[in-house]
Amino acid sequence: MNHDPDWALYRTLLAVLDAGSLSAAARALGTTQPTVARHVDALESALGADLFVRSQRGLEPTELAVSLRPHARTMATTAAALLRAASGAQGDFAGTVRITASDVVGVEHLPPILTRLRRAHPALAIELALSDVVGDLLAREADIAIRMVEPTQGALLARRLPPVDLGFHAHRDYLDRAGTPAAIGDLSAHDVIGYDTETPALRAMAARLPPLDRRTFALRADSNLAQVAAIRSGFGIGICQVAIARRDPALVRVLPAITLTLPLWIVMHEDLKTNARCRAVFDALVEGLDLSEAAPGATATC
Amino acid sequence: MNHDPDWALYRTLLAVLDAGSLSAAARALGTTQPTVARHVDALESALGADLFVRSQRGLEPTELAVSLRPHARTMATTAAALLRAASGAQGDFAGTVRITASDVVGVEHLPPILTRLRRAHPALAIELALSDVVGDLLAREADIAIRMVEPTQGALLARRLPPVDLGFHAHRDYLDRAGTPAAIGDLSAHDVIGYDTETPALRAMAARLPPLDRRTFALRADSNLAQVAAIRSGFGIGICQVAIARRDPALVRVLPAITLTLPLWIVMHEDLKTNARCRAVFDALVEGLDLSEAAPGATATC
DNA sequence: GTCCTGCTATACGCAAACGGATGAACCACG
DNA sequence: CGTGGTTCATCCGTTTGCGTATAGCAGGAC
Repeated sequence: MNHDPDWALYRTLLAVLDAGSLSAAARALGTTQPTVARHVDALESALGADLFVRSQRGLEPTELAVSLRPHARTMATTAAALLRAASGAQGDFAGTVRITASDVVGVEHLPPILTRLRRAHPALAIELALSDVVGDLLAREADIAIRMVEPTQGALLARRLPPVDLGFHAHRDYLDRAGTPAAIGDLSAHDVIGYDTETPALRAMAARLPPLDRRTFALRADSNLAQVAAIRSGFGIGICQVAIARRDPALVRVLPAITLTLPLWIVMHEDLKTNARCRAVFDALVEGLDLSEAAPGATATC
Repeated sequence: MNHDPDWALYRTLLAVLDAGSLSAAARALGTTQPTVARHVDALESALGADLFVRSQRGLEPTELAVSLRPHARTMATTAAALLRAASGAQGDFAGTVRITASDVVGVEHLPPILTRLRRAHPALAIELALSDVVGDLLAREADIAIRMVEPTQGALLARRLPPVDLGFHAHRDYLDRAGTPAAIGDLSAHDVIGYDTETPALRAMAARLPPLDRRTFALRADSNLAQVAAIRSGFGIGICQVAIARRDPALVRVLPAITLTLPLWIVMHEDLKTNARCRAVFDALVEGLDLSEAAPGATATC
């Protein structure tokens, strides 16, 4: 009736691809090398094609095996999400919730929120996956995503928060040394901290600030966190969130007339709506994240 | 080392949820009822919670089982995608490619393109999933998606095509009977065909056309296909793609000054970039789909 | 009322899959 | 150039898990 390969074979395939050898995969899976070899053989005969070229030191994956890898990985992340969803009794707050966010948000804004959350629900565990890539798919790579772009995919429960305000900032020491620019054109005489590679969001920003070009940057860093750190250490003038800069009295906003605004969304898969602890984390994030210029810096207390 | 449940158990779980009974699931899986019962028992003890309440006529899924169902389904669609990717030798065009698109596109535009494609690659099989839901996740539910919204998720290979132009149309017979509106305000005296429930795209459209309100519609249909059919049969005035209407000499464009434009995107998961036949279908779609007003109706020939 | 059809639960024999052990090939290192 | 540490392949005894068969129960048709 149904001659599809056993899903366990896919799991073994992924383990072998990740580990690089049958033996290492066996160790990772908690099984033995003959079993892993059998699984690979079974999958190869089921697919009618070779997956690895064997050699005595590890095996080299075929082009086919490489092309199957992302699918197998998706299955693995989904299986992990299923387990997270199942762990802990339903309606209880025991278990793990996985959040993905940008590094700045994860480092600067989330800790106090998560601390409060943990205090309210001592059995709740949090996994943080910080990345500036737009969370890849939400395909169960995380339970909840914090994003700076509006989600378009269906089947997502999205909540819009007050947008994030960004502005130019510098350390007081730097301004004492190099002076304070009065207009955006003055920036060419300053040490400007900017991005390295471009992302869509940045390109939109750059379009609104013509004089800012990648080549004029004195320091280029992809990591927004590194940019904030550079601003804090007095390297020069850079863009960072107003809500973050306001916490540090040594940081001064320059060119205050220029404010960039990014949307802020909290996104969760619709399927998790009924999951009590995902819901609790979602609600806590919605309540705790206000990165707009008007925010009283509530996230900084605690 | 690794005490996660065997992935095969998830597959069985999904089968039981879908089938409604152990026996039916066993038939669907090509196995036997005791085996399915064993799998369910094993998963229940692994999760430490009940998944079904047993009774003599079928079993009723627990709330927990229901909450796990979408995850299991994602695993199943991923497994299917993996199998599609593996079927047929790499670099060959044998195998299946699954496309999702709106019903109108699937019915009106795709057939000739797919016909050409099939002629060029006789071993290529196509699966069409027509739905107006925005393809849910692209999480391997389909290999290629044709969309009217800009994709924001990363890890997607997206190609923008000339946008789709929409305009008001009616059958010549209807206009002979009811007259031709000269301005948009005249529509209130006509039989207007419109949508039933609102979607984000429609809401944006409605914002630009104030006099059009859901309640003034003489015929409300969610299916765009049904709307086109209603226009063709002379029911009244409705919105449809200019490229479609132009093929039928009996259809007349009314209020030609009003053109609505939707973006058109072809989206594929990045992982499939190296897959020869997905690539071939992707390229054929990019080349064959031009639904803009300027299109010479090329998709209509053949 | 009885029969029939579906379902689940249980018992039992067997085959498939597993784990452990061994051997051969290969690399790094001394 | 030998030695220790990898790796994969193979063999074999054991066990897990499968399928067949059967019992028991609920509900619908007649």
